[in-house]
Amino acid sequence: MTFDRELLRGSLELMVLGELQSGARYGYQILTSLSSRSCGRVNIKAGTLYPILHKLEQESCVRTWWDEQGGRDRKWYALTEAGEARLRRNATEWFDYAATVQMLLAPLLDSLSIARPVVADSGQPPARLPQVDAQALRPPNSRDF
Amino acid sequence: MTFDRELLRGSLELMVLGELQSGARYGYQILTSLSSRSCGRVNIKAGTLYPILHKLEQESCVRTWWDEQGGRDRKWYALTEAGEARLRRNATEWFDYAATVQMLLAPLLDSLSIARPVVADSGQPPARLPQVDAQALRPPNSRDF
DNA sequence: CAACTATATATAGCACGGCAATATATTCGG
DNA sequence: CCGAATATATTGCCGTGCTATATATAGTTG
Repeated sequence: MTFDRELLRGSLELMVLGELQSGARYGYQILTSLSSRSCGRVNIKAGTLYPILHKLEQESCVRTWWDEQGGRDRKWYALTEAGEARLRRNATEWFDYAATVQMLLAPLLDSLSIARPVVADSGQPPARLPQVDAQALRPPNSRDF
Repeated sequence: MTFDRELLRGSLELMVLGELQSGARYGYQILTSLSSRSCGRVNIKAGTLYPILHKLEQESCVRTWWDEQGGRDRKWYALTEAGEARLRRNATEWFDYAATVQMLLAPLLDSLSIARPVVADSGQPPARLPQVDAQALRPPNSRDF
């Protein structure tokens, strides 16, 4: 709790794709499901969700259909294969990002008293390398921020 | 590597504050130091850094002075107490954010084969709660995304 | 039964953050 | 001597997420 909305920028599409991974959902259900599963921390607004879903649909990452039960119609969304690939890629990206930030913040955990360092490094690379010039050490295909 | 720039949004101020925690730095030094310490992954551009520094200065989170050695003058930045407090708060926020996202992504690690789940949960709360209505369970002072 | 809240989807416009581009000036290496 | 690296700064653009608004139905409460 108590964190800036700006942090979530760039990971919202990943959150939405993640909700769909366990099966088809309709829009409003994604809102409540995300809020519930995050213990009320991630409360995406409708005006944020629907544009994301429409973009995913346009890019064929989800297939959709209407459940017209008379009255409050629901639009259902399910991952396509392209959507699953996108989810995998986005998730991998996020873990790379989180590991990098965590590595940079690691020295702080000792000197400052951070209340809840709930995320810990698993011991895998990227390793906590010293101040070497890393530009030259990087694999050629890696993309920057 | 290979991750979207949008992910870094909202955590850049934290990165900059983090660089200053180990001592005073001048602007250009922050660029190279961040790039180096992140193994070339976080390459903030000058057009991004200086506005952040100016904002921090304006908010009295850093104190500054010029090193006028004739010619290429350097502007040095050092954390104030307010800056340290800001750093602590931002870092705590980030760990909350990362723990939350990680909790939401946890089911994926089993079903999809994510290449490098380098960030692992430390076992601390927030716990992997089931689909309860969490809205009611939250402490009153917590802020949402 | 009326009013309000929750369910359900959609879109236009705004705010803000980070980047590209540009400007200026000095120092170092080839 | 000229280009690259060092060093700081600003303007304008673009993408993302939110606010506000619109529409419609179902349930709940006074």
